[in-house]
Amino acid sequence: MRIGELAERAGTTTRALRYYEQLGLLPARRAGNGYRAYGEEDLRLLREIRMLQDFGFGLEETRPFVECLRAGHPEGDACPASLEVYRRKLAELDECIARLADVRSQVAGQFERAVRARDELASVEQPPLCELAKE
Amino acid sequence: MRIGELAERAGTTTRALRYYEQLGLLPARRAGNGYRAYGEEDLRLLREIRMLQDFGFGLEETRPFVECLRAGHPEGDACPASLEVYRRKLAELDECIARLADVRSQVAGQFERAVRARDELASVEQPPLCELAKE
DNA sequence: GCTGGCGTTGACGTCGGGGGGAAGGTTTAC
DNA sequence: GTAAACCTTCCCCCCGACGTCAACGCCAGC
Repeated sequence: MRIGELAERAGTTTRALRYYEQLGLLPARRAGNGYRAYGEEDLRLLREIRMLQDFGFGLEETRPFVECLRAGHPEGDACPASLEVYRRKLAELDECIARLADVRSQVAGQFERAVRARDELASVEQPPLCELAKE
Repeated sequence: MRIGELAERAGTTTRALRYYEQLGLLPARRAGNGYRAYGEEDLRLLREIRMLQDFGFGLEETRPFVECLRAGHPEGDACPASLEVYRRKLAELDECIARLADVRSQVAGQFERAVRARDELASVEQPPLCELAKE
C-alpha cells in the first residue's frame, strides 16, 4: 500500500504520514522506486494514533502505544509504558478540570455579586410601582 | 506617574503597558517630552485588567470592564457588557469542563479495561501457587 | 560634559504542536 | 502522452501576550 491509499483509509493526509515518519513514529519500508510501502499493520498503528489524538494525546504520548503494537501485543495499551501515559493523562486532566472549576466558581462569585449590586441599584432608582408587583 | 512606576506598582512590565496602549485598551496622556503620563485612575484600570487576566480572560474580553470604569462606574462589572462577558465566560468554562470530563471518563474507561486485561493475562500465565493465596 | 537610567518607536522572536503549501523532479497509470 | 500520484526540501502558519533587541531622545547627578 502506498501513502495516498493509507492516508485515505485512515482518514488523514499524506502530509501527516510523512510527518509521523519524520518523528520516527510510523517509519515506512521503501519500494525500489523510493515510494513508501505500508502494510495492514501500519493501518492499525495509524488508527491507534488517531484515536489517542482524538483524546487529546500529543503525538509523543502515542509513541508507547504504537511501539507496544509493533512489539506484537494485540492492544496498544498492553504495555506498562502505555499504562503510565494513561495515568499521567488522567492526572493532567484532573488538575486541569480542578483549575477550571476553581476559576469558574470565582467568576460565578463575581458575576453574582455584580448582578446583586445592579439589582439593588435598580430598586433604589426605580422602586416597585405597587406592593402587588412583588408577587 | 510615568510608565516604569505604573508598571512596578501594578506588578507588570513597561512592555505590557505599551502593548495595552497599542490595543487602545489603556491609552496614556503624553507629557511635554513625549513620555506617557498616567494617573491613579489608570492604576485601577490596570488592576482590573490584571485580575481578569488571572481568571483567564483575554485582553479583548477585559475591554468592557475597563471602559465601564472609565465611564465613571465604581466597579468594572457594573455595565451590561461586562455582565455579558461574565456569562459568555461561564458558558465557555462549562463547555470546556464538560468536554474535559467526557475525555477523562473515556480515558479512565480505556485505562481500566487495559488494567483488567493485564491482570487476567497475569493470572493465566502465573497461576496462584496454592488455593490459600486467593484469600 | 559625561555617565547611567529611564523614556521613545519599530521590528522581529517566541512558544507549541501539527501539520499546509509550493517548487521542482520522477514514476506510474490509463 | 499526459495527468495523477509520488518523492524531497523548504519555508509558512496559527494564536495571544508579550520578550528582546536596536537605535535613539531626555534628564538628573557629579
